[in-house]
Amino acid sequence: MNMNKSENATGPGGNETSDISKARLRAWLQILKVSRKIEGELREKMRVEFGSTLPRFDVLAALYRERDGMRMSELSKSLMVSNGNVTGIVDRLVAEGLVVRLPVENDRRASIVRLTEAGEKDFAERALVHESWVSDLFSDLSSSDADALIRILRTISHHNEAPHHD
Amino acid sequence: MNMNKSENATGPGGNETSDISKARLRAWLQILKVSRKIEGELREKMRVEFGSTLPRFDVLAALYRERDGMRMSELSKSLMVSNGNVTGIVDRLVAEGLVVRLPVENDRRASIVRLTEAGEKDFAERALVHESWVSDLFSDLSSSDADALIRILRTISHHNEAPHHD
DNA sequence: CATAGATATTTCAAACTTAAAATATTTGTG
DNA sequence: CACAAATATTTTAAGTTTGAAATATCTATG
Repeated sequence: MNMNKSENATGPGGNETSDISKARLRAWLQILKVSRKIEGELREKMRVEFGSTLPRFDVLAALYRERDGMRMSELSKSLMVSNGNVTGIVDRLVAEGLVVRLPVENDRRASIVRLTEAGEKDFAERALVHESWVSDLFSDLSSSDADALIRILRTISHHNEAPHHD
Repeated sequence: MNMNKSENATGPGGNETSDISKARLRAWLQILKVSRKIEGELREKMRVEFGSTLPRFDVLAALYRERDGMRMSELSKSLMVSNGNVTGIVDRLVAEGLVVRLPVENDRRASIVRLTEAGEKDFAERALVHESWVSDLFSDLSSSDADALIRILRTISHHNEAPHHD
């Protein structure tokens, strides 16, 4: 818990919080508000237009970037969700014929998940429409504000980066 | 789907997307990344330190702002989640003794949810700790960047405000 | 006053999500 | 080689979330 003198000028014995702390809380609540609203809109569109869901789209997107496929654990790390979560979503994508599970040479514990041809084709089409949805939802965001937003958010996510083990 | 000439200078017949559209998509992905990461950290802390969850904290926070209590539908609108969702979370908070459901005069369909004394006390304590967690997670966020972030996010959420019915 | 439509909430089924336990397999160490 | 520790994944239980259907109640209109 950050208690620098410079950042916390609360009176002796008081338990108020500093101005900067409150500003950060407001910033967080605003991030939460926007991401909930946008996610809700996109979920609805995914459901109505594609008969699909955001989590499945996210998995397809990750696999589209890695055409040779990814391990379950790589997917889970890339999407920042639990292992067990990925298992269920991949199960459904397999049932839909959009991805396949392939065995890994020399490691029978692991498996590689890869887009099928249908999955690749479906995702390519959906990705364009998805981008247009996002652009419309963010149509008030100018180019310079987009850059500023990305820069600021990066400073936050870098701070909270998982520490690497060397 | 926004297809202004000025914003989309893709060649004839091409289905590429504009630069501004891509910038907005990147911005959205970055928002998503940060909010997932922060939410994960806060969920973990809530679980370990308070033996509770974020959705419950959110309900308590809304009720703490409205000491006279809120209807289920008001809670649901305020938190931007479905009615059925609120039912379940309030059920658990009732079981924990932190909130109560009260009947509404002249409307037997509705009910008011209110913090109990224990709920008020618990939330007041937790809110301070919660704010310090957020401040720490956002410790790289300067005051001016916090202001810029809030301003930019507000333009986005205002655009996507639910249109009112007059 | 009857009753059709509107409103408030709950119930339900399906999907998503997590954390922890269980399984299966591989790797490193004596 | 034996086998303990590490790794990859799945399973499980509990909670969250949605959208739609079901209930219960209220309101307005004839």
